[in-house]
Amino acid sequence: MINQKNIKKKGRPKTIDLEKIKNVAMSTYWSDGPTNVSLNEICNKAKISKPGFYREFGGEDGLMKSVLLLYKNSLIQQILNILQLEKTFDETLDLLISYVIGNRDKEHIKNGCLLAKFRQSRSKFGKKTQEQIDIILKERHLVFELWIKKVKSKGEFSCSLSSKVVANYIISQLDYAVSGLANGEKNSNIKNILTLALSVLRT
Amino acid sequence: MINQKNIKKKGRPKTIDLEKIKNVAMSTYWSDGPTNVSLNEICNKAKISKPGFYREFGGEDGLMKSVLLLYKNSLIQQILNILQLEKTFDETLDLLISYVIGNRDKEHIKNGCLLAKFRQSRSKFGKKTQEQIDIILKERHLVFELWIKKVKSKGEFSCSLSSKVVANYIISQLDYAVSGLANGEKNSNIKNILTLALSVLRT
DNA sequence: AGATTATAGTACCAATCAGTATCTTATTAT
DNA sequence: ATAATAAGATACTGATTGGTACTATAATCT
Repeated sequence: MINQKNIKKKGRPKTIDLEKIKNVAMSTYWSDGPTNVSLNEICNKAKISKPGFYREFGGEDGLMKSVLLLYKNSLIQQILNILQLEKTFDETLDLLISYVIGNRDKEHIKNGCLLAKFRQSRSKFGKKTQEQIDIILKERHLVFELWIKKVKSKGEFSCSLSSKVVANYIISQLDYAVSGLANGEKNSNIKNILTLALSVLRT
Repeated sequence: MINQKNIKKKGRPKTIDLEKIKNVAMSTYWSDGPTNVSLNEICNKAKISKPGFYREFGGEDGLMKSVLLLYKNSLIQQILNILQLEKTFDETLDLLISYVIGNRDKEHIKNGCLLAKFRQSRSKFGKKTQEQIDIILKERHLVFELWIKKVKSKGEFSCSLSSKVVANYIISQLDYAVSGLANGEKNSNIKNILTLALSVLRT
């Protein structure tokens, strides 16, 4: 049962470009907000027919779940990768700050975090979308928590607070910095706030 | 030219209840998000006709500006009043924390800050609404900044950072706490984060 | 009483929405 | 060749949107 793509299947061959649809949907949800985008708009932009869309995704819920997975694998993973570089605790904090403040393209900066936008309107979405939001949030928290535990065991960081709380604190501050930039706050202001907030964790 | 209400005016007397419309609009924008509410919905809930609404408010832009003013006078003012109590710096921080974490009714907690919601979608609104968002943000910042300057001059707080930056920091942390609660984060988590973040300012 | 004025509200408009019935087209199976 | 299968795409449905023409109503003014 090898999942071969050239296997001969009955019926008219598929020409629909799923990746294109997901990319169009992601960028539109990102710039306009997930609650402010219609399926008609996405279908028009992606140049597909609505019945085709419904065949592939079932509806908005399926599309949003797919978009969240795409966002996690392409964007959120970049933050998580910083934690795997085996730098010291303080160096890692610096890397996180500079990634959030300046290392992303302007479009991303002014759009903020797509996951945060989904989270803010969580109750408005379908079941699969809500579940996917929760899964990604949990995953992100877990990776941060494991990283904190590791730097604690290495002796690079000691704190009376639990790793859970510290992970939550760092994620919150990074999230806030991203949304502050998206709200038009000056780069330097956000950098000051983020640096000050994370300074309580440094030795 | 006394602004007498019983002055006899020509034409059919007004029966429309402007306060009711503003209150209906505010609570609906608050719970559903300002970009997810239609004028039809507001008119139906407030039991007024659409032509009547357009006569009074001109359109969505005018209504939103009125709602923002109402929100500022009824809710944002409560936070600002805490700064006028002439308590010490540390006591005032404690009061701010407990106001945000626990002293508001459950509906408000789960809805977050209406001003923050407007701010997040600022570019989607009309000119008057955008201007009003900016005015309220500026006012809020100014009140915090003046308070910081006062406690600095009293010698209750000293810090190498400018009053502007400190004011911005405190507002940001309070904003984040409110939105964290609205996102369903546990009360105790948010209290930990906020307390930790503000601890850098304490002596 | 009749003219004037201003508000209330019905009922409409074109545009857009989510979702689908239906028909066409392109391929494989027999 | 013909049947079976599956995808593409037009074109529709009923509901809702922002916005308004128009009419009915209730008051004052002359």
